Amino acid sequence: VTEGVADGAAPGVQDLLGIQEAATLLGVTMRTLRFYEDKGLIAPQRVCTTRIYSRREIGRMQLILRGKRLGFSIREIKEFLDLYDVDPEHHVQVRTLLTKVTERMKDLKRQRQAIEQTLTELGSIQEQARAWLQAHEAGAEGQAEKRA
Amino acid sequence: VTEGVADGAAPGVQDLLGIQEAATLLGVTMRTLRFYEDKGLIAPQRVCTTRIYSRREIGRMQLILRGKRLGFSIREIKEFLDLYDVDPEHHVQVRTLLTKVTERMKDLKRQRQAIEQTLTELGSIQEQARAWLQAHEAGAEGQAEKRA
DNA sequence: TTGCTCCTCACGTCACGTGAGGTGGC
DNA sequence: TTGCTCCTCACGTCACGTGAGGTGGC
Repeated sequence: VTEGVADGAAPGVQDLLGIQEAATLLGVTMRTLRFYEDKGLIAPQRVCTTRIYSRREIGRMQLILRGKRLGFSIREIKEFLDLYDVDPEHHVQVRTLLTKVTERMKDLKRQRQAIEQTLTELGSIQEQARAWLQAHEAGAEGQAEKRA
Repeated sequence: VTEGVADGAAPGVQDLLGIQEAATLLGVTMRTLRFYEDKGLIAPQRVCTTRIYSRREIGRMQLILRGKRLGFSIREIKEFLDLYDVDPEHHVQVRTLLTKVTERMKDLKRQRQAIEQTLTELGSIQEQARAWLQAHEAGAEGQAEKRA
């Protein structure tokens, strides 16, 4: 506590987290954090081989997870995050975001349409199966009644 | 034409198709046919190493493709097709089908719900991005006007 | 010999899960 | 020595796509 700064993973002081803590905080597994690092989305500092997650990494991770929830691939998310550094005014970034979001919405509307259609088809299969069972179980009951 | 029966891939005579023809007829690639065979869904006859597809295989493939369109995994489809041979009365098969179909419909309704939510979220992001751009482009235009 | 169809591996895709096997400091 | 956390490979998942490299019959 005397030196205070480079004192390792003192939680709360500098918000420096180990991989376990970061994973718990973010609601993901350690494997996920290592995977995103491998893909170049985050770059936590290292103390020897051990990863240290600062507030910057946690913030990026929250953005990444939001992107994932919205259905973007990690490649797309990486491209978007990379724009942040190259584009300090964020004009290009926001315009790109708008394009991607609009595309994604189109895609989702198409998916929704496909789901509606599949549900209709499944519904009729369901009814046919029920009718078939009714017919054949009625037959079986008839036979059971005869035997009784 | 004299012998007529085991005369190889004579199309139309016995509906015996080569892999290329079968693939074209079914609208899939040859790789797909080989893949389903590897997974035990179909078992075309062989003439030496060459695969021969009869009407039975084509019929099975059409069922398989229907199952796929409805969103079932090939494992599930295989389980269902295997019931056909073990269950000559098809009671178990139809009952299993009904269960699976109902499950799948629940799943799709959940997915549809998730899509609705994502669309809402994306919509608000879209609006925020548009507002941001309007504000910043108005600023840029203002500067352009000053310069002009 | 060239060209065509068919074949069998086997790696690549996507986002991780899941061991296996090893290390540093209490 | 045992137990804990962290590490790095690397295979497995799912349904194929896509070469690579080879074969038989016209």
